[in-house]
Amino acid sequence: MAAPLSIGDFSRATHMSLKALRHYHRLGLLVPEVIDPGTGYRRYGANQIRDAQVISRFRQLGMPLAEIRALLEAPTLQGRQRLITGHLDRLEGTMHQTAAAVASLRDLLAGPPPATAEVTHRSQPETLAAGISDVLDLALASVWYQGAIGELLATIAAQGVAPAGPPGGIYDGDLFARERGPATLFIPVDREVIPAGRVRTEVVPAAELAVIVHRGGHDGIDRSYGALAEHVASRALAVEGPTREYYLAGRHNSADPADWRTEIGWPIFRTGA
Amino acid sequence: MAAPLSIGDFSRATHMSLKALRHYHRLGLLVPEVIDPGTGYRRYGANQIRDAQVISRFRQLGMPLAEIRALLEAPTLQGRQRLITGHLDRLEGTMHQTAAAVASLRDLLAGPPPATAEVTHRSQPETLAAGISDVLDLALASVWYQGAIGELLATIAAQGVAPAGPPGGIYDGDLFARERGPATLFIPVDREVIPAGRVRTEVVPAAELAVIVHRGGHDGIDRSYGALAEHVASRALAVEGPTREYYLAGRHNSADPADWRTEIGWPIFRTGA
DNA sequence: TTGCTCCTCACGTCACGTGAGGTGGC
DNA sequence: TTGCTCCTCACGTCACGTGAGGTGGC
Repeated sequence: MAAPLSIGDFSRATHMSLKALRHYHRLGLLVPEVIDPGTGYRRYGANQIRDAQVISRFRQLGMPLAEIRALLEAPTLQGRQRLITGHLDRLEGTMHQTAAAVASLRDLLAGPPPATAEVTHRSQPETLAAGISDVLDLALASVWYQGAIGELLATIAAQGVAPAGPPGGIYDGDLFARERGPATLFIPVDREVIPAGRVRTEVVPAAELAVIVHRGGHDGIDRSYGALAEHVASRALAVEGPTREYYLAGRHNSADPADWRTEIGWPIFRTGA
Repeated sequence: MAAPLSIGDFSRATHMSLKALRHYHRLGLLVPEVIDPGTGYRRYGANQIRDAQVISRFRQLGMPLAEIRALLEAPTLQGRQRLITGHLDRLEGTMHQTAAAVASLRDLLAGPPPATAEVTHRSQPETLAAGISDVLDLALASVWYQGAIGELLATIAAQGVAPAGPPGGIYDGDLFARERGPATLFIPVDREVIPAGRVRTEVVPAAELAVIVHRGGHDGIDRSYGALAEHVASRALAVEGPTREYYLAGRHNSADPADWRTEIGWPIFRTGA
């Protein structure tokens, strides 16, 4: 049985555009069964309709073509299942993110900004801590945080070391400016920890900070960053240095983001007073 | 009060990347309060943080920059509200679409394809009908269908004309090949209708059709198209002509897509038998 | 023979990211 | 003075869409 479908017929059969079909051919993703050597006319086999449908579905779900190719070429059912569930998980993530952005948008449009009055200044002394340091992508910061806080808590508990204060994070400017940069998550401790896994003893340097308390989940945290930056900028207090966060209450205390409280610290120049 | 924030500080305050900030400046979407004429250094005002946050939020929600600009420039609260709710509605649409694609994907991966045995051949006689014809974008087909079927039913009812059969649609190949093309939705009637709104009397031409019945909503209808095309192609029956659909049961009968039944007709060459 | 289908470039779109190469500011 | 910040091109990315200009097939 010859390959009987012209590109037009194949388009009607699969509801894919001609441009898309030629594009997939160029990429080698969906190669026509026969290509007329004289005219270049494409002929698709009826059995290629299934592949086309798989491609359509995953494109509708935003899967990149490179990944779809890997999916079609995966030799085992397990491999395919892994790629698919991986993508569906990420999809779930973006849907959560969208829902969070909608909620956060509602806040931004409805409510007044966090009052500048809430900003305080304080001298943060040098602190001994158990910490994990990494260079990470901003988009993965939340995932990284969850893994790191878990490892930190488990590691110091295993060494019989009690936390001497709430956990904190140190975030380099590059993390925001270039969406990738150094970050440290730490838990203050009374004595040095034995290096284990990613955990090391760190000395968190002293700092003069302008501090605001952010209440709720971290989806809207940039509003508090904005309010804090506005406070610092309008008083011309800014100095160089990474921003900090102290997790007074977080996922490790409560499952409900409404209960969370995060201190954000912005490095400032402090006059004697 | 001068504009005190360097682009780096503004990035830290808003969690936007330098590249994005420069891009928004180039587009005139977020113009720094002061630009040093000598060095080109950008200086942002603390009061620009709010605008930046609005831009962030809507970008997270996939709103195009052109629309965000319109939003920021909209003079009235009403105008802004309209743009926002418009976008949120579209967002809801894409989330439904994603959910549908996930469900449809599950079907495609789990179940066998619609049995080819279900395909029948029939001669469709010429039919008098009330119809609406348009050139439309494939992406808007579902919306167009709902509006057109409503107008058709209301118009013939107003003229005291009863439907003489289930509604149908005629879909040009361009609608799939180029994602835009002519389409006609019609309801068979016993006598001519008086032109009103978009409704005209149409004569639906006779056709020889290969027919498959698609059960369920229209998100997975391309699978039935594929099965039908495969049947036709493997028997070398195809002839030119638009495809058709007959809505034996649809949204006008039941709110539950599981109840819907759609006949898909593919034009074929029919031997005497 | 006449449309119609199909072909291949080449370029555009969208929202930035990625360097290269250079300069101002503390 | 030395990094660091910031600057401007120019080009890349992703998944196609948009013509232009031309040719094969019924």
